[in-house]
Amino acid sequence: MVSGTRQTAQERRETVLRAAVEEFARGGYAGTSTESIAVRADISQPYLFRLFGTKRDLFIATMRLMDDRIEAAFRTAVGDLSGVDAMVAMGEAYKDLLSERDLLLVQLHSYAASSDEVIRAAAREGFRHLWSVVEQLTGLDSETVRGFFAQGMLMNVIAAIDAAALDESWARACQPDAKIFFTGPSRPPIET
Amino acid sequence: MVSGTRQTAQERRETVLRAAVEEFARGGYAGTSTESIAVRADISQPYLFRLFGTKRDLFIATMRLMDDRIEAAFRTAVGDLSGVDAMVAMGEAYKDLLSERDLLLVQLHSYAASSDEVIRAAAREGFRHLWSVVEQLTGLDSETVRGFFAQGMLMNVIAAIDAAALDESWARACQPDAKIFFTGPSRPPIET
DNA sequence: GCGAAGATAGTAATCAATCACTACCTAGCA
DNA sequence: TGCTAGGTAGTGATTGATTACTATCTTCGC
Repeated sequence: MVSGTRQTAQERRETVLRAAVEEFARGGYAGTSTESIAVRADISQPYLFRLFGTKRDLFIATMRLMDDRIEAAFRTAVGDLSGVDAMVAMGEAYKDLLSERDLLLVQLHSYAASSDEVIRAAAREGFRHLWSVVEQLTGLDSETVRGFFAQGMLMNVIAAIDAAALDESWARACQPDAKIFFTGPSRPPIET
Repeated sequence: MVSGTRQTAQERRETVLRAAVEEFARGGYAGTSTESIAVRADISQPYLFRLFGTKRDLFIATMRLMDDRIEAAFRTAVGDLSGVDAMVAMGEAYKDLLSERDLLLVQLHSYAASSDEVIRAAAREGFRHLWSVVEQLTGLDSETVRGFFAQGMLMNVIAAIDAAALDESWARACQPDAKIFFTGPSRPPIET
């Protein structure tokens, strides 16, 4: 390493986490080597272990970062809106995250890696937390919240198979525009 | 291997595929060893390669099996229904697939492994096909079909983190009962 | 009906590459 | 000088894949 690039351990951890998001987004938990993350973060692979202990701990830390960023995107988008307006705003925000594809992919991979019980516990916790955030920010009923999350999970899949790159009817129908995120069979009165 | 257990190559391929569904459902593409599949199928690991060529080809064959089974479940459930009734029936069918958790997990893992472009092509193809099946069987508009798939993707995640095993409000709200699968903001007239 | 010829089902042994992880050493800043 | 940021060197285990081989079934001329 070139002299003068020393960072504090905390700074370096953040650098590594940014690299981890990109790498894990591609390969998932099992399909990503710690080596590739270290290379991207421009440190030696053993130092990565000094900073995060195990690959699993690094993955979980990456999941936490992803959750935090999504929650922040939601809160920013909502502002002081509530109810349906808040949910529409969050839907827009999540749609915008498609441009930050890696976040959605990390989320998908966190579910995929949930046969590991420690990862599963973290994935459940993240889901529970985001659920409560959406519930609190919108104040809507649970079926509507569920519809919101369902659309979100579909977006994750869209990101994974990169349906946005296709020009086919089903792929176009999958891209949500505007308030599509707000669905639900027994939804509250919606005025148009 | 004990004498007398010889199968035809075709039979053996099916045996291996059944084993592959179980193993890939747990570990995903990168997280599953061909050895573990061979052990479960009760054959040597090299013979697995003789039968399927590469691990990737085996994975794609497993995806195809999963797609076929889901399509069959849909068609069986629909019978000669159509429209909303057909979609509700398919929602029930997909919900029932939760008891056959492996199928949903294989689907999730097929999306997760889509950074491999060959797998991605197969995943897109499977999605496209299922989409057209649902469109044809129900005759409903694309936004409603999308809502159906969104709920399906959520179910995949539910299966992955095993939310059904939890007794918490968000987890309960995630479990669909009955016609929840039929959603959509601009849905056709629904008579109750 | 039988025996050779060939096809088919299957294995044991092994390979190079890659993996997560460790033990130990060094350089730079206060 | 001492503490922390970092690197070097190396480990055992596992991976997907190949090679070279054995065992069993089937077919067909005689």
